[in-house]
Amino acid sequence: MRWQDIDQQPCSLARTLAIIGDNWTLLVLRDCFMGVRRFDDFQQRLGVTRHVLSDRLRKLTEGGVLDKVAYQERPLRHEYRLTAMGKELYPVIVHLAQWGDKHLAGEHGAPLIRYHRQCGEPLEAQLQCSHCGDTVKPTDIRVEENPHWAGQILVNS
Amino acid sequence: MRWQDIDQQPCSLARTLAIIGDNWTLLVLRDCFMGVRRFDDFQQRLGVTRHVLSDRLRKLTEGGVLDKVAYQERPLRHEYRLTAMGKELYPVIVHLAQWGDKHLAGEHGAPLIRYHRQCGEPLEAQLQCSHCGDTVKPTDIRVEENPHWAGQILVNS
DNA sequence: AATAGTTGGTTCCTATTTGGAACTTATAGT
DNA sequence: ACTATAAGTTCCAAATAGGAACCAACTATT
Repeated sequence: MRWQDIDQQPCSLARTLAIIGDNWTLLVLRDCFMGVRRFDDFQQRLGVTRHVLSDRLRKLTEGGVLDKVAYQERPLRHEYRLTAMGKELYPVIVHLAQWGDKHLAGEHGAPLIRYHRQCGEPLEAQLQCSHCGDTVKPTDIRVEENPHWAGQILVNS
Repeated sequence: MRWQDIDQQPCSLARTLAIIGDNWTLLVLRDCFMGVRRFDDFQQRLGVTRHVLSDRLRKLTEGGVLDKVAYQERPLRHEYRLTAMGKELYPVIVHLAQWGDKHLAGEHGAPLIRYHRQCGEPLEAQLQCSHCGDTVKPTDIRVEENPHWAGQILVNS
């Protein structure tokens, strides 16, 4: 199977990764969340080649994560902004960065520190169930298959 | 800059993605969290070619996310298990899948439904600050630069 | 008026990686 | 002796990435 066909799978994770799972794409999103909007700014900050960046921005735009909007006419210039849907990916970025802070930081510590404004402390994010408000551990989650794909997804062990 | 050099950047997200940001790797982890442990099982479920899978499993093992342990001698056979460090990536998987459930599900709905055992409801995960216990929205987070890399990371806008 | 700079790409070529299939190694079962 | 199993490795072509130059449509400077 080719990577570009993974969005055909009955798996929400696979479909999500078809949009944002390419190399460089999550780093593009990191910069989006830091306020970067222009092609050349992405290119210089990331060091990615221009045609790869062009391709990733196009995929993100087609996927509804970014919006390409003109910020001037004559000459026509566009910039890329996170859509509401794109902003919902923030928890993914936070958890990925937090994992890196914890396990991969060098001698100088984490390059960026995120603080929770309300309590002022460095943010340690964890999962919370929005229904009951409790903290959720991996073992607190029970996975059930949608009957429509019965037997195709879960491992029977 | 080549993709394989991104772990040199002073960015926890970039360093994390150097281990798990490759195409296919997050899908390998998805299967790990579903209990898959053996080479051929990963290969058949993912449809990835064998040498790419071999490479990704090696990177994950070298990165400390998976542990390669012998489950039999004669012939020697290994399986791949999540380490404690690897299990901490679960929130990333949950948020990615939840985003796909919400925005990319087809007519039959989400393929897998995750329930919160404690309250019995379908899990809607959100960020929680482990210090104060409050729910965290993106705008509740203030980012500060580690003085060691002053001016190199944040956008001044 | 001519030249240089800015922005957001595209084009070209080479080098690396991927997809697909076959092959290997070590052993167990029939 | 033959077949199957498990976990890879090897081979080749096809696709993708890295690097650099180029382009279009302006604006600013000399």
